[in-house]
Amino acid sequence: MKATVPITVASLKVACSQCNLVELCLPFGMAESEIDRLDELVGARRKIKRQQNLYRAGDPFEAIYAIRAGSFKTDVLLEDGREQVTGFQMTGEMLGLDGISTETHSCNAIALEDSEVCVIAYSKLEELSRVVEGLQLQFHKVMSREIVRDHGVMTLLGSMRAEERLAAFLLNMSQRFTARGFSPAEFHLRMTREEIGSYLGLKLETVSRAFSKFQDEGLIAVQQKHIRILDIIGLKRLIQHPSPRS
Amino acid sequence: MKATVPITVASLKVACSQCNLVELCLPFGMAESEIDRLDELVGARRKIKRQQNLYRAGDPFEAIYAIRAGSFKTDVLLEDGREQVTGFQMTGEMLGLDGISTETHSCNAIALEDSEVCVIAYSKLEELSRVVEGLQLQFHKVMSREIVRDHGVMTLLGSMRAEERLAAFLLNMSQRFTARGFSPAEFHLRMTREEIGSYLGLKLETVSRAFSKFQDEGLIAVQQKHIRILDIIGLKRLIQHPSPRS
DNA sequence: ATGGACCGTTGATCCACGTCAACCACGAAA
DNA sequence: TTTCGTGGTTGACGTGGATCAACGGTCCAT
Repeated sequence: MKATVPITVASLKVACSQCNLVELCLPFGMAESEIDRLDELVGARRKIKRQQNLYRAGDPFEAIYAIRAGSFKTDVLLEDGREQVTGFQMTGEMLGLDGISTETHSCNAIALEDSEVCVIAYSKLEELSRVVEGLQLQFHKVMSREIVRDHGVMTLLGSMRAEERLAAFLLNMSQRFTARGFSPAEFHLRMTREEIGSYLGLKLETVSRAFSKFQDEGLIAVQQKHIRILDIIGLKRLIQHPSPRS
Repeated sequence: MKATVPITVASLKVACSQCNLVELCLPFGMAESEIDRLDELVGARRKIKRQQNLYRAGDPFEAIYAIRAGSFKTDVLLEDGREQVTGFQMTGEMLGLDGISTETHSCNAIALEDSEVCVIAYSKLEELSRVVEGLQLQFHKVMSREIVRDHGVMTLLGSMRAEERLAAFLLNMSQRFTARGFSPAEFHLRMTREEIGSYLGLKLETVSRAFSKFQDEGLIAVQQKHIRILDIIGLKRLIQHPSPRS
């Protein structure tokens, strides 16, 4: 994921209409005339270095963020120190929606690599989406999509076994890389085995073993964080044909 | 949960401003003058008998629903027949938000008892929330709250053990009954052990054993679906002091 | 290059929960 | 009343993944 854009004066001038992520991001599906009106929406860009927080649980909620470059994880810390990764986000995806309900962020957003986000003041978003119908609809769709995604994760955590979970994870990553113009079969994971494990409700050793097993079976080739999918059909078969459970 | 309302002419006339669920439902937090304007929003009420679907995965999305009486579960069916319950909903809570993103419902909503919902045409909601600021904000908060809730479930499924999960579930139910004016300590579950298990990512036998264990330890008294919480502190301690994992 | 911090892999062992099976309790229908 | 079906409980046993532990690779900073 080296989707950085050459830094020119044009790209520094914040403008959704000029951004190459329109088909992935908030403006997706909006009319051109409507997208032009978004240019006042993105107040600024913000760079976040690897391992740094975009926001933390407890921070007052003021803005949502669209990922312009890089990638993030979101997680929740339990009182006793346990961590649950609730999602991995890539370019064009939105962060911060959790904060609307209580006007306080309820999770942490941490950059997995040096990244950049577009800052969208929530008050401005509300205001503008009262006038621009397409924006209102798109924003609602973005939130709804997040709910549907979460249900998918609940299904994964609640009813799949370790290898099915990892297969589902890899297929999901592949599909999202593809949507961003990268290879469906070869990509670089930005998160550690431990983070994958936390997301999938598994220990890092189990994740590692499942990677090795997939490799032995010729489904993928693993070299640290670099993944090559050799048999996508085989991976899909894994999640449809359950080894029995639930 | 016998929260049925006497059927009078007044209650049949659909009116959020007259509804005793305002503090739980969509209008929560809106100004009185704003709430009056909602009366055009709720087109109709709809009664759903126990075990019947309010909507099914794949149905075209047209409306969201506010539960006026009764309770529901939502679930997702995997190709291979496995079921994952994604939530239990009580009076004042909203159903159908999953449908916005693809204009098609992505889960099933099934009544756990004879129930009644207010039907809110989505097109009308969009229209009205462009004019009534409080409605826009409230609707966004409702969606955001759902996202936060889902993160909570992911945490539960991803990093808690069986007894912690059940304790968290009971405390959550207690808290929601309390918010509805029922006893915090004594309530009637409307779902089966199997549905609880599906929601918590456990088998029904495990749920049953955990109930029995809690009873042996004097934390609760169980009689089928009737639950009495005897030691709420003890239950809370269970989820804070983890038996080690993750 | 060299030491050290991470990160990942792999093996041996353990145990929480799933599986299988028998039985019981309750409510609805006959 | 009896019967039947569904839902709940409990026991015996098996296993998937956690735990504990050792070791190897990679990337820094020096």
